[in-house]
Amino acid sequence: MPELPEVETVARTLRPHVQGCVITNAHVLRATSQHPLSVPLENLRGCRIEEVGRRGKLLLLYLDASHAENEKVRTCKDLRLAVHLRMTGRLMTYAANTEPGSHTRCVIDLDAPSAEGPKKAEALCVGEAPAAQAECEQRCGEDKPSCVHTGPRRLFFDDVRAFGLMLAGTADIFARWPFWNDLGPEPLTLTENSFAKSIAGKKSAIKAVLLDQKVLAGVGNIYADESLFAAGIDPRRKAADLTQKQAKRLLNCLQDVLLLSISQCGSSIRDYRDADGNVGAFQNTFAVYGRGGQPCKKCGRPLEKVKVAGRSTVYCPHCQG
DNA sequence: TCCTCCCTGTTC
DNA sequence: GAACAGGGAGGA
Repeated sequence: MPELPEVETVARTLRPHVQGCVITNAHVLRATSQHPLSVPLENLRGCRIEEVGRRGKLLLLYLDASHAENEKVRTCKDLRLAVHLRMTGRLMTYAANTEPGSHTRCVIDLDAPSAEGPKKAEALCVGEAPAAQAECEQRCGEDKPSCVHTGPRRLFFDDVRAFGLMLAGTADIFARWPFWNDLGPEPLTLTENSFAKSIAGKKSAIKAVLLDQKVLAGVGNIYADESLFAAGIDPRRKAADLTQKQAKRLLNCLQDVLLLSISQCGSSIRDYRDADGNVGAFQNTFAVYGRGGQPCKKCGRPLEKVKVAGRSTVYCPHCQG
């Protein structure tokens, strides 16, 4: 369940594989995985991936459209492709001859960047020659791109539960996307005062407010539970009832938890992998998430599992008073 | 503001 | 074979 730290990790690990690459082909294998507002991904042929970024839980590929094959697309400024991984989405590059899997929702074929490529030996993995591929596979493990490859590659958007979404468009198109338009501030750069202001007067449970992407962009179930535990706040408590001091502590705890998770490449519960196919390590640090019934790491009493805002929520009734 | 639905693999 | 996981849309 990729949240801010996981998407940040995917962006960081995907960047060396796709930055500077030209999209030679794109096809959507499941129509509902492409947002209705999107420029058809097929029309991105010829676009160059300039940069990989993130906004909230959205992964962003910034595109240079000046050499796009499609005439309309060629005139686009600020063209970008947003990917929401939702529950089970994954973005990884593979050798150019790799066939899509049963859960592949979109395939984007990439040509190598024209500038000086990565190390020569690693280029073998692209593998026209089986012997050369075997040699590289031995070095890299299996043909997961644990090294950076030259030559053509395929970027797969795999998504088992098919909740994920891709949207390509200009700034104008993004402005018509309510989810994008209403995205709240990034929690890592938000100030204590702005946070306190944005939750003041909210009648819902503080956990529901943390999950609201209009309030904070990028927080999901894991980091809401973990930050509330770290701050010693009951997740069911009305947001408006938090004191100024508690609101500040909560934001500080949230920022600490997010930064710590990013430093450990995020959390892997089931499906999440970064763009190199690696799992994160932060799940080993969870204080409460997924630990209902187990002893609290602070006081030793059993953690309770309840539903808040329709989401399973674990907290310590003793430490989160 | 709250509830239901979407979707599919895993667990009970 | 039902329950569960959960982000966000849409309706009550």
